Order: sequence, then structure tokens, then C-alpha cells
Amino acid sequence: MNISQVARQCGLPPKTIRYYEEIGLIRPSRTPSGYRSFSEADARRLAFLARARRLGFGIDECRALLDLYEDQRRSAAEVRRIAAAHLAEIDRRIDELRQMRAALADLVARCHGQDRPDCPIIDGLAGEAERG
Amino acid sequence: MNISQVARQCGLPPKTIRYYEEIGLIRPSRTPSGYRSFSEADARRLAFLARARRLGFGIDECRALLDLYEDQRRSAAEVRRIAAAHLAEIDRRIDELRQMRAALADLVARCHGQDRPDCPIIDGLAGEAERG
DNA sequence: GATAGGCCTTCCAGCGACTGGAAGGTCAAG
DNA sequence: CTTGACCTTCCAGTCGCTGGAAGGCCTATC
Repeated sequence: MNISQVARQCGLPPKTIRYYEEIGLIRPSRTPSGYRSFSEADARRLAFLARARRLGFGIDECRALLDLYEDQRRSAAEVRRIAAAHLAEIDRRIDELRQMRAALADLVARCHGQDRPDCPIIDGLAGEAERG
Repeated sequence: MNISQVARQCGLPPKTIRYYEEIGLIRPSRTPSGYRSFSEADARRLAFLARARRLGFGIDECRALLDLYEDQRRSAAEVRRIAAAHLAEIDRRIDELRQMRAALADLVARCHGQDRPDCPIIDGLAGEAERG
């Protein structure tokens, strides 16, 4: 299987797959002319990676998960620990965005949005709120 | 006012302030020996930038907002447009994270987390869910 | 056998928004 | 006059790709 075929199968762009090889996440073999040749096992690894990335795991977490994926003696506790840590990180990010959202939505709601210079959004960013 | 003083005032690290000068967001004057010298107006711009960045606006959006901040003939409609677009972007990001969260939380909840190899999280990443 | 065009390869550069660190100049205090 | 805290510039690295250039390979058609 060449790179564009496996790319179609796992939903990752060829460029990304080359990059994953560069950082050691996969090791496809090569044809005599130098083309990458992907086995079914390579395709499975890539599909696994694509799913893990879609869930927001970082590359290093993916590397650890991939090791566990192929470790027959793995401990589910270790997998769970990584996943739970990532879940906590997602929650942290959601909270951060929610706080941004609340502050920004408040400013937007107070702005009349007309063709005049007086603007509560600008005033808020300028720090006017702190004085009134 | 030198860089560390203004940094303390606006809550941005000196490195970031230098970077903001490099990309043209501020133009502090210089002392004869080459030190940056920040006016009150510079400090206000930096405080404005710090608040806009905390609300998640990108550098280019900050640039546009800063122009509007100092434009006495600005239109609140234009400010509102930028802010509303950013609000929509934040909502999009929150949705994305929520979807990740839901999928990941489901996997974590199904994992017993014991010292055994059978693990619904790994199975889910491997695509087992699709077959059952 | 020539040619076209669609694949493949490598390498280099750039994104956003900083951040770290090295090498060296300046300034105030003692 | 030295110390140490500040300041300067410049270069490299972060993360996870992504774009593009230059060139090789493979298949089909004429």
C-alpha cells in the first residue's frame, strides 16, 4: 500500500504521515525505488493515531498510548491514567474558554453596534470597567 | 518607564513586550543608551493588548482593535463585528472540546482501570467500537 | 520508444505567539 | 572599581503540521 492509499484509509494527509515517520511514530518499509510501503499493521497504527489525535491527545501521549496498544502485557490502569489526565486537561481548556466567552459575551451584549464611536467593548478592553 | 516597570503594570512579560514591538504593535522611544522608554500612552496600549489577548483575540484582531481604540471616528459596529466573530470562534472551539470530552469520558467511564490488559480505551482508539 | 501526467521522494521554510538562552552593554549602589 | 540587576540583540526551539520547490518513478497512450 502506498502513502496516498493509506492516507485515504486512515483519514490523515500524506504530509502528516511522512511527519509521523520522521518523529518515529511509524516505520513503513520501502520499495526498491524508495517509495514507502505500508503494511496492514502500519495502517492500523495510523488509524489508531488518527483517532487519538482527534480526541486531542498530544503526540507524546499518542506515542505512549501506541506503546500500550501493542503491549500485550499492558495495564489498563496506565491507559486510564493517561486518558484521565487528558480529560482533566480538556476540562481545564473548556473552563478557560468559558470564562473568555462570558466576559466577551457581556461586552458584546452591552454594545449597541451602531455607526458611532462610543463602544462598551473598546471601553472594556481599555479598562474603563475597572473605574465604573 | 523601562520595560520591566511597564511589564509589571500591564502583566505581560518583557519578552512579550519586545515581541510586540518587533511585530509593530507598539513603538516605544529609546534612551540615548538604547533602552526602551515607555510613555503612559504605550502603557495604555499594552494594557489594552493584554486584556484583548486574555479574551483570546489573535494578534491580527488585536491590531485591528487597537486601531479602532485610537480612532476617534471609529464605528462601534466594526468593533462589534470583530468581537462577535471572535465569540463565534470561541463557541466553535468549546463545541469541539465538548465533543472530544464526551467521547473520551465515555471511554474512561467504561475502563475498569485495573492491572489487566483488557481496556475499552485502547479498544476504542483501535476502532473496535465500530465493529460492536 | 517518447511523452504526459500523476504519483512519489527529499529538503527547506513558515505558521502563531511566544519563550529560553547566550553574549554583551548599562546603570546605581557601596 | 566592582558587583549585580537590569537592559540590549540575535538565534533557536516550542507544537503539529503544511506549503512549495526540485526532481525521480510509474503507468498509459500514441
